[in-house]
Amino acid sequence: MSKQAEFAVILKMNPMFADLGADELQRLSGLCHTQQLATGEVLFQKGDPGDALFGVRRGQIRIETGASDGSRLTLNFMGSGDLFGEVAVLDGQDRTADATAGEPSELFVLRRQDFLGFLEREPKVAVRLIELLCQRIRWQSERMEESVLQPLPVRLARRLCALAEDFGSEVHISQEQLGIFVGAARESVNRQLQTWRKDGIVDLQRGRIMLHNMTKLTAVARND
Amino acid sequence: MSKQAEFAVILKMNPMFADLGADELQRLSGLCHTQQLATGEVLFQKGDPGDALFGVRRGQIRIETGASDGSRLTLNFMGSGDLFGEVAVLDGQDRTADATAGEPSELFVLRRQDFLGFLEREPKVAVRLIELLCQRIRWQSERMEESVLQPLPVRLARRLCALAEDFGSEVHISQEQLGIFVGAARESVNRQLQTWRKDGIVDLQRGRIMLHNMTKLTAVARND
DNA sequence: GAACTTATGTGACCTCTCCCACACTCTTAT
DNA sequence: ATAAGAGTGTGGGAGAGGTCACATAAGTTC
Repeated sequence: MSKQAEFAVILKMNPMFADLGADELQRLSGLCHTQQLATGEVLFQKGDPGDALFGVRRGQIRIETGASDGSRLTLNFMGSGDLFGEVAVLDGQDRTADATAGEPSELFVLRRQDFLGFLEREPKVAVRLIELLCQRIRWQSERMEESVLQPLPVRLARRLCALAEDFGSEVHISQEQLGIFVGAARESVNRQLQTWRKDGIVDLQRGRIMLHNMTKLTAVARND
Repeated sequence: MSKQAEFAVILKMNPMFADLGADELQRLSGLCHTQQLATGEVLFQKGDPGDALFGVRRGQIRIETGASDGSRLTLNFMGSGDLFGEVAVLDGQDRTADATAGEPSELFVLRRQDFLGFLEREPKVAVRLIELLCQRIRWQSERMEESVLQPLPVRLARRLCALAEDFGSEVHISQEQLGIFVGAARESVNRQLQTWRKDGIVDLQRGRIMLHNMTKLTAVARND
């Protein structure tokens, strides 16, 4: 399968491009390039011009934002088949977050200029885009509420449930990263996980968390 | 001036519709209705279907979201001339937040069905919409970071500065509401305001906060 | 203006979480 | 094999901010 055809599949999997015809898809995916990243390598940083949209071919990209004192908040993990960078590429403004490779990664790159040209030729895509952006706003809105109003156990449980949806009952993440993810200290995360382990809700191994009792975990997440 | 012409002005003031021609604007504003709200009356609640976009003709609408335990987080105040509800009206999904009248208010209402019909006839508006949605995503992203990573004095200072931009140096808000606004207890807000009062940065009265030294306040907000 | 309601001011206490310190374990590099 | 470096487990102190309790003040209602 050619790179272009592979990118077309990724696009097709994304709701943003799901209703594109095969011919439209082919024309769009023909505009892409690819880029290699080593672990820890920076794809872009907050403030960089938003001149491209990315699709993950393989590897993992971390989207995160941080304060000057070094404390950071991980917004999302992007894995194989995920698309990101749509926001910046649409209005061309600066990136709102940083993106670094969590593993050796290969990305599809669709440059802003090429994408805008395509959009002008395909007005229907613009309409789908609007819906996608709305979804994102909703998602962010829920995230914000979650972070601000809820105590750590609830935030942690919700995050684990969300990760479970993407990766199954065995989540591959360090407690350090998980802490950054929910905006808490590593030690606090560990202590909470320990109490859950004693209750048989989770099991812990180096770099892995096994979720044994999703029922109880979702109960904590609901915070009734 | 007719109601429609008044609504047209509000639309024109909003970046979302700023580049519309006079004829387009007239056709769009002709689709609106009006609605009256008493103080405390609920316009919509989280979970209601998003079937309309609103413009404030007079009064004040509070956009807020809350947890089941009654703790609430005020997201925004909408005053005369402000537009809101764009997100829900675009994808028709449920409201992400509650909206209640903070004063006796009168609203312009543009129903989803009417708006979509207009959008289909005016593709250029859809493009502008995309940019507006991007801006909103950025704004939310900044809000989230602000809430999660910063200590209370910083959050409070930032909120007061933002309110000052809308309402001038005399902000009309109770400390209770302000606490909900920044996600803190009323008592904590009061204590912080007291220290600022001793420093001559603010002055306090029942239901009002006078901002005397915006320089120092913005310095706290920057958190250097 | 007297009773009542709402908003503000303040102290005491307590809990959560961060930060620091350090031990232990597993993996990788030399 | 040994060293170095991650990732993990735990204890303890400190501090921010929440909760509770109650006093005071400013509007409101009758």
